[in-house]
Amino acid sequence: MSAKITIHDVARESGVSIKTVSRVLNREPNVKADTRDRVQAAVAALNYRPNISARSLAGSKAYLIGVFFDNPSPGYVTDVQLGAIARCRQEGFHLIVEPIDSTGDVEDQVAPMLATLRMDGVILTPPLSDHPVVLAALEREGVAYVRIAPGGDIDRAPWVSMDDRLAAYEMTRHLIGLGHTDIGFIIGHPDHGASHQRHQGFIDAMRDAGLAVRDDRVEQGWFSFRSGFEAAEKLLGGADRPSAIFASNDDMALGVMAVANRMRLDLPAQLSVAGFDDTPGAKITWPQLTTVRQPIHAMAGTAADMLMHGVEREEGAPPPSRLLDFELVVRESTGQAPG
Amino acid sequence: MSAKITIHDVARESGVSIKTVSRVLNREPNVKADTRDRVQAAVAALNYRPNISARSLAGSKAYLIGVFFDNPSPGYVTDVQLGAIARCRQEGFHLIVEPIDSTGDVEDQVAPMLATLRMDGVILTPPLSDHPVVLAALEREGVAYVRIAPGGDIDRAPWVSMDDRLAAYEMTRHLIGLGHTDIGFIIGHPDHGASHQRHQGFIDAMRDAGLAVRDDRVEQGWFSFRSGFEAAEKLLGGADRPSAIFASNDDMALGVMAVANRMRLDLPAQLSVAGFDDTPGAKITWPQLTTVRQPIHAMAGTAADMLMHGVEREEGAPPPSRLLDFELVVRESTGQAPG
DNA sequence: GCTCGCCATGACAGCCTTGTCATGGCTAAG
DNA sequence: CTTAGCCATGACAAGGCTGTCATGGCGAGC
Repeated sequence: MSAKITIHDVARESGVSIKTVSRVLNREPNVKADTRDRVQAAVAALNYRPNISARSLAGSKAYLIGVFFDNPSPGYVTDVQLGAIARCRQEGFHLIVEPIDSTGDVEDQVAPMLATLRMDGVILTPPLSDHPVVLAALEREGVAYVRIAPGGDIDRAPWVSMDDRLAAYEMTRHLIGLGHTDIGFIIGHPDHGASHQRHQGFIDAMRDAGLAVRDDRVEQGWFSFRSGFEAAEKLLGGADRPSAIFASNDDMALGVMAVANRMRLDLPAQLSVAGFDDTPGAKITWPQLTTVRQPIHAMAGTAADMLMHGVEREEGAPPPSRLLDFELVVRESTGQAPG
Repeated sequence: MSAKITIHDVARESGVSIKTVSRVLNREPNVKADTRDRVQAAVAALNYRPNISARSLAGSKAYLIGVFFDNPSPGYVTDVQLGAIARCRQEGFHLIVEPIDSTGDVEDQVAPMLATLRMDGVILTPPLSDHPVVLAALEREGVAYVRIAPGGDIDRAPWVSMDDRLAAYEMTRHLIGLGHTDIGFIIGHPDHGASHQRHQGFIDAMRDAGLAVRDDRVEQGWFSFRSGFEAAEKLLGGADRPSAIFASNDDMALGVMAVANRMRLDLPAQLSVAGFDDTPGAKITWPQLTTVRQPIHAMAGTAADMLMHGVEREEGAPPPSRLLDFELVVRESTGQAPG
């Protein structure tokens, strides 16, 4: 509460000009070691914290990173936030969260906020990573951004992702390895770039194993529990049903399990179910879900890092981007194929 | 990208001084209607947006609201964010999210951020609503805050809550109304004020119905799926088991359902399960969970409102606070008692 | 008709920090 | 010994806005 202490106080205390204090604070060169120490001592003694508003008004950094999302999965969203914050804290940055409603007027939501609040960068989560209006607005305002798991137009801006195709490929191989030959697949939300890649991974693995991908074994979903539920009703409705179902995310897999439960199918004896994401929900079910652990935390942290340290892209070269590792998490919802 | 347009541009465009533009922007009095219109027209024409950093540096508002949380439930967290943002957007405020790790040094996490970033107010979610170090730091820095669902020390600061005791009371009555007389209860995390109130509501309802509350029918949980799972194992372990279990939140209720599933109990025919919160998970299960819908969205929105419009407390009077309505959501996980 | 007081408005000084440019001391080269 | 050039530092303006106080116009009261 006591009168805010400013850079002037520190300057006076350490007997230098405010500019020198500023240099020390910003790790600029050209400060004698001796002076630097004296200033740092004063900062510590006075418990001084630079004022963000003043910094961002005067300088080029705002110490603010934005996270845009329009994701129905709370687990995904908080994971991203936690991952980004962890990195931001270390550098004194803060996180601004901005839910965007893609069904509304996106321009109206994004443009004002970008103009009002200066941010050093924005982290885009799917499906916003591929939203043309959002990308355009960001570029128009000159705000740096990093896309998490973009679906296409990969060279447009820096991104962080994982190999969704490969992960789906390996999950499919896991099922095939358990003896499954008739596998159902539920595609994810078409606006998410990852949906396509996961689908492709499934197709590739089946093909490579010499197995047929029957059209009636593939259903379109929307990444929601309900869509998984409905897809499963179709998949499991006939007398002839697959021995395993691979859903493109956990929420849909949970929908599949709900249908299986209702049909009194024994999991995994009569039906194996696999998901994707390893959301908290994957463990909140019985049997626990076999799924793919996305490095969400790490992806968000990496994105924040890129933004804080300035995403420099060299002319002509593709933007600096990162592909992180995933992990197959085998739990109890998948088992040996019956028969 | 085009050169940032400032208040000076608007002033020039509308032929008034920047101070008058400022007056219009801030809805200050003493501006002729005619002038006001002219300024507003210029603002619209130039698509002017005031710069937040400059505003907060010069004035007393920061246009930033913080949300502190340390809540294991992602659904709860995002609900709070969404509720708060919805209100903030209308007034041009932004949301800063700050996860706090209560197991770490809280002072070290809170103090620097409060000193660096000026916020107009902070929304505290359980269990932070009752964290003494957080409250003290906020008060020391003179930052206004609103507590969501605090457990005690109710007159210390403004809060927004719902009547947890009454809700638990009504849920218990719902079960009793279905013929259940032997009901198990799982207490929530002891650090959350609501846990105690929900427990009390259960006790009161049982007592009022002339039913005994057996000690071995009450288990301590931690609001996590796992703790619900473990509590259920104890509750359902013996030959003599309750016909219904009321868990203090949905995650624990889901844990109960997992145990029931594993034991091949038929829900709700052999066991009724009730939760609390109406998180997304409540619908992501089969049968869907009977629960209490917390007005999380509204509570967060109300809290943001109080912060933006200044929580004025009159000397002597208790702080202005709000109790919002809840709703009993009866789904398929509760049914007639067997026998 | 004159003064008082209120209303609408403007001039100007901050708010706190960073960026730019100037300064003076010192080193190394000519 | 002189001077170019680098290093450490400081003075000052700028950044966009709000708060305070001053100003001029105008209607009301005497």
